[in-house]
Amino acid sequence: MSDALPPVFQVALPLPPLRLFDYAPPPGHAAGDDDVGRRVRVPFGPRELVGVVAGVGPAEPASEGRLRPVHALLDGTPLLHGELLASLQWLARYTHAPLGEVLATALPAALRRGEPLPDTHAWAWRLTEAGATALPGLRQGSRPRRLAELLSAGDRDEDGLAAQLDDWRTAARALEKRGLVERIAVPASQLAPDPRPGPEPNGEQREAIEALRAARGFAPMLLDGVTGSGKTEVYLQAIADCLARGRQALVLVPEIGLTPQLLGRFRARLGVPVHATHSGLNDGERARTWAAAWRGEARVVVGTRSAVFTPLPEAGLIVIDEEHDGSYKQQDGIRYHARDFALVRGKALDVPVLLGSATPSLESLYNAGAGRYGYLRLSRRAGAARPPAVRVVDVRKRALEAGLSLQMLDAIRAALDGGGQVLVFRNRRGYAPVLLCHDCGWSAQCPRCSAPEQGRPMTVHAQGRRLQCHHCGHRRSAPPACPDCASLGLQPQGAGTERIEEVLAARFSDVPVLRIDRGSTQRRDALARLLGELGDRPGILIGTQMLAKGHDLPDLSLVCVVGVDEGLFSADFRAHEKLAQLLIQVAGRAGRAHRAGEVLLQTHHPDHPLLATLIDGGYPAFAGDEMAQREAAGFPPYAHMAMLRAESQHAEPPMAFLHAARRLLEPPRGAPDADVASLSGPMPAPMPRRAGVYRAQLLLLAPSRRALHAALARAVPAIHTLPEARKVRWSLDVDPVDLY
DNA sequence: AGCACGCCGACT
DNA sequence: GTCGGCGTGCTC
Repeated sequence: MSDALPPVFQVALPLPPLRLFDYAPPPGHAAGDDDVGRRVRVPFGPRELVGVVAGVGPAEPASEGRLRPVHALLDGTPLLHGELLASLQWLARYTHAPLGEVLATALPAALRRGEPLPDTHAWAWRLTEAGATALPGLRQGSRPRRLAELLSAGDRDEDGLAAQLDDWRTAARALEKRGLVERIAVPASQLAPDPRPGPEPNGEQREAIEALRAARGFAPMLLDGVTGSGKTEVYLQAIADCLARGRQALVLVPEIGLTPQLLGRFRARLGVPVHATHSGLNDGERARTWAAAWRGEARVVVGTRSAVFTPLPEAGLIVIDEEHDGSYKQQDGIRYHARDFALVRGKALDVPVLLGSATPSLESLYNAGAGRYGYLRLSRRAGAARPPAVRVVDVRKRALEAGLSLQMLDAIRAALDGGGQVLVFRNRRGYAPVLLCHDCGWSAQCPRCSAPEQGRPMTVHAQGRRLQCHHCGHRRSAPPACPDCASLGLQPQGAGTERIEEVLAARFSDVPVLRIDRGSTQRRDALARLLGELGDRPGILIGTQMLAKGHDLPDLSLVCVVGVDEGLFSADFRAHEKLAQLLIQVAGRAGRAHRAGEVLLQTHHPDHPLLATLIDGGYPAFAGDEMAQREAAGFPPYAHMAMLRAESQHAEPPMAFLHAARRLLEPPRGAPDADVASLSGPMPAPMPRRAGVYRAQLLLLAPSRRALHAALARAVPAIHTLPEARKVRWSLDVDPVDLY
């Protein structure tokens, strides 16, 4: 190494090639190890990109003579370092994706574009000397007086003020004008925690809290708690303990679970600013939260999937609420699983990871059973709440009105007359799932999507006036007559939430009937507003998945579940798990507070083992059965999967590419059979054409993670360079959740 | 991924 | 005669 050339930057760029690009440091700068993790702006062909220095060392022979200097170093100190950088490098290896793309996925958009790490001080308000003097002169009980009184006890940050005094800002402005208060910038971490005590935990909650308190270092814990058993209380206690030890807490919640209600509860209880990150934030706000966590100022961060990339220099705890939820898996780009990555980070950070759910994933139950996770159970509903009574309604050969049996309609009447609220759950948006010609059998199908046999039916919307494909979004107006036989006998078949709303509104005109789905609640707060208007009066809510969790509905006394039969016979090996979780979650909405709840499950298959097991033994019984079936079939969690997908405007290239990829993935001769990835396919995707694009897939199944990654590590670089790869868009999904 | 370079059809 | 289609190939 004596005649070694000066070291260069090995830069990770957000590009498909699985390698780093060498650059010379800027003039006058000697590359050193402390440059690793700094962002750089680099020339790349005719354009400029932002990358991250992933290493410093000798240039690759391939880059000799092509070395260009970076245009700018963007960070004074490394933006990515320590645990987060190491974990992201692990993620790049695990997903077999380029490090640069992983880093780009992990960074907030503003930082990815090269903008500087934003300032993050919080704003607080202080009573001036003049204010202290003038306080007694302010009118008793007025907002300015109450604000001044709050501030006389000490400076208050704006979050805290918002929690304690409505419309405090108007009062603050008025006092500021008179010089009685002033706005000051303070680092968020200097604001003293001011926690409020919560309700007294019950025995099981106390055990869980104590177990977490006793945990040292990395400790994954599955908190298996039935709906209404008070998991959030355990989270809050664990977070409060973490804050008291001077550490940061990260809380992941499903996309649908991050409600103002939840944040309000966290803020009120923890007494520190709670930073929320979700898709509703703009780039600047996201970058500020990230920066505040990076500086250790943000002590509690609550966020959806991508919050798992939050830097945690003083980490003390990671919580994953509803750990089974599908929204933790990213379905495009870098296909990471936030729950799994949170566990990797928890291990690297050496902190407890609390996984909570009323319906844990089979993966987590398996890990708990194998002793890899601690297991905490909350089996009792908190307070006076009782578990709902579940009844199956056999609708075979029964008359249905918009898909609802008379028995169900009677039960709705009875519940309303008893002063309760009713939730009708139907996992189908729109007016009707099919538009059918009664005379010739023609049905409206999406011209751009297809199923194995034929086209995909288009969903009827707007009382039958519009057609929409729920797979690709294609819309058209409904034809006035059958295009095949010109008959006027076109009939919407079946019922979606729109049609159920129509029928129930006509039948129960004495109470409000609200439809809650993506069509009716475009805005984030629309749901809260609708529920607020309903209050505690009798009424009917009709909804899709959106209603399965989130807002508390204390006056709900009846939950009607309609049309789950599709999920009983799906080809996807996870369909039963998803259906069982959904049913339990929906049923859990009943009887949460004042009222005893009842759940009616309407089906054409009252004897299906899934329903019987679920009703008799609850989710644990279902999970036991399902686990045995997975083991017998050699499916996850007893095996490990990866899915290679390809798509193209033309029919042939995806299959051609996957055949070539299969040859590269096939085990080398002489490999022991027991530890080899087996291949299934290539085959057309379950929906072979979507939005006009042809799709195919190749599944890898291996008995061990090691075998799976050995096959991928060997083949993926070669797959990148296949000539067939240029004719398709392809992606690799390690641990796929959906097999479509 | 972009973006250029490079060879074949319908337009002023 | 040119503008432009997207196949192919490269970027330190």
